[in-house]
Amino acid sequence: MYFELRHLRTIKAINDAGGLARAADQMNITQSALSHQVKGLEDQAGVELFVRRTKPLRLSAAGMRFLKLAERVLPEVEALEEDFRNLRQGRSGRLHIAIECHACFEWLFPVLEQFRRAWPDVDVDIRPGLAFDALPALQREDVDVVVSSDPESLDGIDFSALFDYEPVFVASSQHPLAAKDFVVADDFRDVTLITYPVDRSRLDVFAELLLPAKVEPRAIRQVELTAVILLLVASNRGVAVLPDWVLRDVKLDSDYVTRPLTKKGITRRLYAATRDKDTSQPFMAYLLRLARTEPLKPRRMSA
Amino acid sequence: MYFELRHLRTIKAINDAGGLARAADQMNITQSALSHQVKGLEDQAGVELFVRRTKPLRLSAAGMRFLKLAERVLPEVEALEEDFRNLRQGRSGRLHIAIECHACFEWLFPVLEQFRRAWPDVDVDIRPGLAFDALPALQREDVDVVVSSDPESLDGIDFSALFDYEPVFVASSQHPLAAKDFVVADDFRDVTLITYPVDRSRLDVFAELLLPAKVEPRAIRQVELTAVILLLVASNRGVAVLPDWVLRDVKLDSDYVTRPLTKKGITRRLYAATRDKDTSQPFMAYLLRLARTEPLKPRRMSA
DNA sequence: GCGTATTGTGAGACAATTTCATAATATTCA
DNA sequence: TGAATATTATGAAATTGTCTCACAATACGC
Repeated sequence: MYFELRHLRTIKAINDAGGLARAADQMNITQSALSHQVKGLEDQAGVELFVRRTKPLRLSAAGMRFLKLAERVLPEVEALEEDFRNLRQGRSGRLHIAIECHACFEWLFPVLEQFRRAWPDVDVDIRPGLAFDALPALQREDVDVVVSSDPESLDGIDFSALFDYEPVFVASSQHPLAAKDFVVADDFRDVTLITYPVDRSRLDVFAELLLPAKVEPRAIRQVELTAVILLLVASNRGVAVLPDWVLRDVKLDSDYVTRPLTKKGITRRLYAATRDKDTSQPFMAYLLRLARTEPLKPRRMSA
Repeated sequence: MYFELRHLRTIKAINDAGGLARAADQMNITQSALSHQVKGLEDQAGVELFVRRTKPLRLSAAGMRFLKLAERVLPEVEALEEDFRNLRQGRSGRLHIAIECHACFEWLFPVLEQFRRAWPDVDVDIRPGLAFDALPALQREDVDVVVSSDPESLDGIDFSALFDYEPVFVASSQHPLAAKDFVVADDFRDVTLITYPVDRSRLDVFAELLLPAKVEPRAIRQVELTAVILLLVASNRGVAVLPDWVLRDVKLDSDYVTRPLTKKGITRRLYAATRDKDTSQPFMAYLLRLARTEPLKPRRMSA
């Protein structure tokens, strides 16, 4: 006993058309072929699917059960076919994003919200927890975009520049270092540094400033949420280094100051890594364009 | 684009086995065959279902959607296959019953209750509303059993005798006719007759007594429920003619009497009509045996 | 890198499905 | 009822699709 969708389609067609001959017409197939097929199916099932005392033939009780299955299953199959059609035309797809830079949530959410409106059929998601092996995951097709500030030359992977940003020092206006025009590595020896709970190598302060200068802060406190970091900084419980874009929209109404790192300031560039075969996909191109421009626009103040 | 269950089975097998070669083994098929099939499927879908940068190959995002469909659909298909297996072995089936005799609900319900316990996989139902064309419906396989007291010689239809019963006259003990030892047609001229709301030809009183004698009762009142008929009779609002089995278990504690129709009484025989190909099916035979014996057993008094 | 495991490909064998022609059977209408 | 019509069934041949075999190509592990 070995059914195929063909059989479900046949049963449904015969029922809908009200007869084998008419169904054959609708399916662009010979009446003979359908007759053979039905016979084969009934042999397989070992059950009479049709009442043949009558013409045109009608479904038997067992045939009705078959029909029920067909009516449940076929629409689902057609939905997938539609899905694939959309996929081929670039209207639908998967956009699972891994972000290596922890603060990126801040600008990514609004971007994705806008993206969703333009591409409702694309399956958008942010995959947490693989900040580490994000690029291998991209190659394995576990994710589709990786946001990172460390481009590598990898086979089949494109890195598209998104925008530049400046990691800036943030402290309470009461903090001693607030008096300086800029801060340098040595300034961190006596501070409590608040960071995201990720490896040092992936924090701009360490990668760009403290590790090269071999400076260790007095204390480090790890905090998950950007808003909480800012709260702690404002109440002078420590200092932080955050991308400038994080601070743009809350700067005015809070009691902290920002200062460049080193006299000239440090500039970093953010990239989106994608598989090269996906890079030019319409919705992917749309996302990259959005991510290049949207985070730089002035945002409405948060309440 | 034209999927088959074969494709769903393949995708699932490859995913489960974790590779094309292992999947081929499990499916008792060559690895080559599977490779060809997957290629064909991907051509059809126009979408890459697998990531081929890696070995063994793994499902792509699109392939995952395919897998999801497979995991929803395949169990349903297997359930139907199981269903058909049971059907072939006579363990499951459909038992939709049409009853021409309205009062038969009374003994049929307990019978079906007992039947269900013995054949839990059989789809039991009573189909109301086709009391008229019950036998054609039986031939059309719209129903599977017809309970009737009028056997006809029909091609492909068996009539199995169930049991004999006696339509008896029922009246309040206060009713004038309660004084007689038996009632005859003429006695009905001055009574209010309570009947089920069906055509006269299908009521025993009329078919067997009043129509032949061309007697018309003074009034007729149609009531659906047997219990209500008995209530009305007991309160002397009319008289009725009901099968004797209806009265067996309530006779003692109610204020009405039963009398034979004519001096000798009238005897009728109840039949179950089935399609001959079904008659010897195990569960059908069981039902017929039950229906022959069960209604005649003394019943526990209803509260 | 080299051996091993895994997947891909082409040609031919094999199996299944379809068609064609026609028979069988039910239904309709005179 | 019987002829005309509509519908389904059947067998053989043609067609199409699937599988196997043998071997090439490619990724993985040590």
